[in-house]
Amino acid sequence: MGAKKARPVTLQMIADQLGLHVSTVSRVLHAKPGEGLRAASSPTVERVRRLADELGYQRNPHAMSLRTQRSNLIGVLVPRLSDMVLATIYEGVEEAAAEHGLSTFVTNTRDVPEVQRARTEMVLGRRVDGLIFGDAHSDSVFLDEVAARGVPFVLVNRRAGGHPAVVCDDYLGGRLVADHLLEQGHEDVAVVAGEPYASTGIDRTGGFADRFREAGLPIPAHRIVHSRFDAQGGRAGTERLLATGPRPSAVFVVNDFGAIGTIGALRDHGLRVGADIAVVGFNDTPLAAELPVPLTTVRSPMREMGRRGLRQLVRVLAGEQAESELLRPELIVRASSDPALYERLKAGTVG
Amino acid sequence: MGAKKARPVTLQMIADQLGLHVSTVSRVLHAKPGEGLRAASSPTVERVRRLADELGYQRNPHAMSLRTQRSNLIGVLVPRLSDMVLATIYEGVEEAAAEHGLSTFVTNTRDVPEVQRARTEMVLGRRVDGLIFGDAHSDSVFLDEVAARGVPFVLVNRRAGGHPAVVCDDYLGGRLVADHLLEQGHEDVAVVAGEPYASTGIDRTGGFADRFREAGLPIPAHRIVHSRFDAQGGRAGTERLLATGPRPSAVFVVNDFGAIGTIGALRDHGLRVGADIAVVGFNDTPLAAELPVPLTTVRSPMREMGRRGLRQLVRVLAGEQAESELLRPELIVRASSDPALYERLKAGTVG
DNA sequence: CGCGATTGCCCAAACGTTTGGGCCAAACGT
DNA sequence: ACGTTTGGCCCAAACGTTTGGGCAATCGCG
Repeated sequence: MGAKKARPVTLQMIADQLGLHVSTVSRVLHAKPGEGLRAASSPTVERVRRLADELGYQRNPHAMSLRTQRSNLIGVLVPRLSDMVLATIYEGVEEAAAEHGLSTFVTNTRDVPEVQRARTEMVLGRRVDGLIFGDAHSDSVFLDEVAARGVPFVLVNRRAGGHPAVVCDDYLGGRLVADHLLEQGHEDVAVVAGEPYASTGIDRTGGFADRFREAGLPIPAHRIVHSRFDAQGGRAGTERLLATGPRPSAVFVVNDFGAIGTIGALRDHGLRVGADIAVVGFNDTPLAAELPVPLTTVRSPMREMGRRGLRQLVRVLAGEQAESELLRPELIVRASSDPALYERLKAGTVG
Repeated sequence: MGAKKARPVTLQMIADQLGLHVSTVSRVLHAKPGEGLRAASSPTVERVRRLADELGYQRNPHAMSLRTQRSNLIGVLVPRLSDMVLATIYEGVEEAAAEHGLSTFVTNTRDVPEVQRARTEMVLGRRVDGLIFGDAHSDSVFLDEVAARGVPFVLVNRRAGGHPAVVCDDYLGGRLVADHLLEQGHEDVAVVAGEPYASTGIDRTGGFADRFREAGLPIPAHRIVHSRFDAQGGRAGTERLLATGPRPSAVFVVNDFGAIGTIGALRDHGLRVGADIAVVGFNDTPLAAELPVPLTTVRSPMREMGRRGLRQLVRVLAGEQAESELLRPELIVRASSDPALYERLKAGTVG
């Protein structure tokens, strides 16, 4: 037992068994519709095809890549896959890649510039055909370098330095949140703005702040704090917010996981989310709706972002121009920022 | 501007420039310590090294894999990376892989058998050296087949059919939860047990149920429901639980994300977690501590599981025997199941 | 000084594909 | 009957490495 690893079947084996030349077999099996017409007679084609899948032939990707200088591999860099947002985006990328016959190579950079560089080199070393960055920093020097080297890539999730990017319209998302809070009569609000180098946080905060300014309620600088994009970050940011003077009546946390940290911090301060203070998140991760006090948030098309990012990369690889895309966000109002919903929630069942 | 993609530098180029033979250059750059001693004189070695990194030489992995029949690639299959648990495990795998000079190739199978098969084939088609399955089903027919083909692999997260696996001691984890709830005086408990084919859910539930049985309080079948491992699944399972007769005094949800869904469902039924009903999760994801009512859960060493899984695979690839490992879980008691903590929480700050 | 060992390097084949070109026979046109 | 096309296939070179072997010069040693 324990079948010893049989050597995989090659074109050569098929050719030998059929008394054909390897090149003929190659053309029969892999030539694109238009060009392989005169490769072989149709009975031959049939014989080759039959034997190939009888033997379970699988093209050797290394030989092929070596010969064609194309790997059909694309590299994906993300801050961390344990961030559900990026993981979901990646799922979209992978899905679309599979549809295009491409494989993906994903790696975590932890948003650390040296790691980004190192992982990029390693992925390039693997001879990927192109890259998708989900971890762009708004200071785009690194990306500029990569672009200068002629490496094809597109950005998803975050934009930077005018490079082709598929992102959510974060600025609009921020405005939507502001619209909503203004409607609810909030005048003293705060923002947990995420990492200062991420366009997501920057744009969401920007849209939000602009809208409040337009309403004659500019947000003072100390009401905006930066933080990591996870629960711990949200907690830390919120603690800093609460440490400075009177507490705001609402806080906009630029992503859902951060918002959960915020909720934890507020709880520790004896504040009831939805009653004493409003909280709004971003992304509408599956958790948002399930929290004890459901979280108002902005739905962003994460998986779709990944899909479209890949599609743009495919265009670039085909020599076309990539186009940046701005995907529509949607505000989802829940009890964490809506007194009426909150009352209904507390009254008993909601539905 | 727009540097045209310069052809990557090859051994040949280096050799030519130095008037050496390509094989000499190869040995100088890549021979392992012991064997390359007589490859070249030390001045030559120096010249080669210098020129190589001056030119930024990078070994072409396709040529190398083609020649050596080894790709230094390993395939990782997970149900879904948007499940933070698997994503974290994968981070461990990737980390350890990098330390071993390996690259990883991860793909989502959504726990669908046909997809598992298809993705496995595709990954094998990419000529990976070995596999890590994070999505094993306890009916292990597929894995048996893979093993019979002589493909090296190890399991992480879930075990199945005696194949080498690195998992958390889920059975013990379940017992720990039971210990705790028994201590709190709970006599009528329920379990949201996850997918019926996952050893994680099965073992956690098994340990839990065994302990209650030993305490003379066997858990009736209708108190155990299966569900998906995410928030929606937890919610759905809990709804089914609440639909049948009197409600339990505590519910053990075999993973944290499920527990969040449970919390949502309980909320909709007007039940206060920690006061009206106890809830316990599993995994201690970073969210657990931040919930409005912090969640009691079992900490499992996810990242470490990934690291060790990879290490075992490396052993297998080196021709050694892999050993299954059982990692220690740790119960983390929080307010969701501890009245004393709950009171302190409600009283104000907790620290 | 002669002989075996060592040093420093080169040679060539192989890994499995792809692809431009060529060759022969049959079919076709006039 | 004789050139021309076309169908069906083969040839061979390349892609960039790795690796077992070989060969000449130098060295150590008695």
